[in-house]
Amino acid sequence: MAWSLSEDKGLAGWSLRELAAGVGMRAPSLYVYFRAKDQIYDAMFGESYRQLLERSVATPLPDEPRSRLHAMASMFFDFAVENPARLQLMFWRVIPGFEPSAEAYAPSLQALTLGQEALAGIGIADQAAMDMWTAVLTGLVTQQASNDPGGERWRRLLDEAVDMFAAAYL
Amino acid sequence: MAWSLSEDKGLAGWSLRELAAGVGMRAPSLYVYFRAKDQIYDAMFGESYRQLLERSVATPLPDEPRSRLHAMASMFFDFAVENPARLQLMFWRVIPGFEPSAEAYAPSLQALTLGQEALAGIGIADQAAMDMWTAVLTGLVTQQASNDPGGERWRRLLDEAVDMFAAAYL
DNA sequence: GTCTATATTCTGATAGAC
DNA sequence: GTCTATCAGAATATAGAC
Repeated sequence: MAWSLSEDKGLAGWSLRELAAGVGMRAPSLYVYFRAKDQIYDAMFGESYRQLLERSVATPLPDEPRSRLHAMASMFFDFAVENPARLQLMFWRVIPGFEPSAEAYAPSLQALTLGQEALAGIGIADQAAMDMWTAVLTGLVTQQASNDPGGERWRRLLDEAVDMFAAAYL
Repeated sequence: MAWSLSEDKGLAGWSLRELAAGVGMRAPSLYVYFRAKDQIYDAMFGESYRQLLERSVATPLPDEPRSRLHAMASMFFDFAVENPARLQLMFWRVIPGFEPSAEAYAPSLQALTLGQEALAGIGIADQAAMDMWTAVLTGLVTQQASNDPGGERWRRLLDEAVDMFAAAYL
């Protein structure tokens, strides 16, 4: 429900009253489950990276290097663009003062490690190349979400971007 | 002053009272200059793109294609990363419900056009290539601002990224 | 566990004196 | 143009009945 509100009104655009109403409760009842609003963001943050992790392990990784890059890129792009509020929470720093707890942060490290291993398996192992990879994907995602939300303008460039990266780093 | 508050506390992290205090006033006095808070964001939005425009025209454009790309990339990256709050306002959609007015939007279109002309001058004229260019730059900027604020981790990859792009599109 | 009622504080915005 | 005073409502959060 917090997600559906965030999609409609932005990540910071809803109150505890609205959230409670959405689940058929009143605001004070939420405090049985969360000590404060930040803890709700924290739970959402953790859940987001657990979803990414889940999606990552569910995505078959081809052995052929270029194919693997395409598969990883598609998985990540579609996941990231799927939910703009989640994108803001995961990859931008949008909620003033919110810092994820160590517990919520853990799955994000796992997801990162998993991605790095997948790249290492096709010979992309140095930090710079990996950072370039994340930058290219993040750029396409950011442009898509910011300048053509719901569209395909940058989605269509994904394969081309992967080929460009592959030509330089594979 | 709105800028300095935004840098400290986030774009949405300050109130009219705080802003007024910062300029040695009380909150109601602001309404002489702005009809509402959104109009302050609007002014900031317009100012940001006017700054980018100003920076763009002040940056000499080499004729040699690859050099031109490097010059454009450095200018844009440094400008974008310089002020995280400005980055959020200009390139992400972070303030719930805020839409720039036509007047504030105008300089952003000018800046875009200027960049497109600079690319067209070295033979990069089709939409897809231009979109790829903005995506690559945006990605580096976003990663730098989000994951290594104040650092140089993605700034160091800028030349490499430009070369990668040049190899594919020049 | 959920509620009503409420505390407290903050918000953007307005009225009207000077 | 700037102020004091204030509105109306929002926010998060707590107390305590049931």
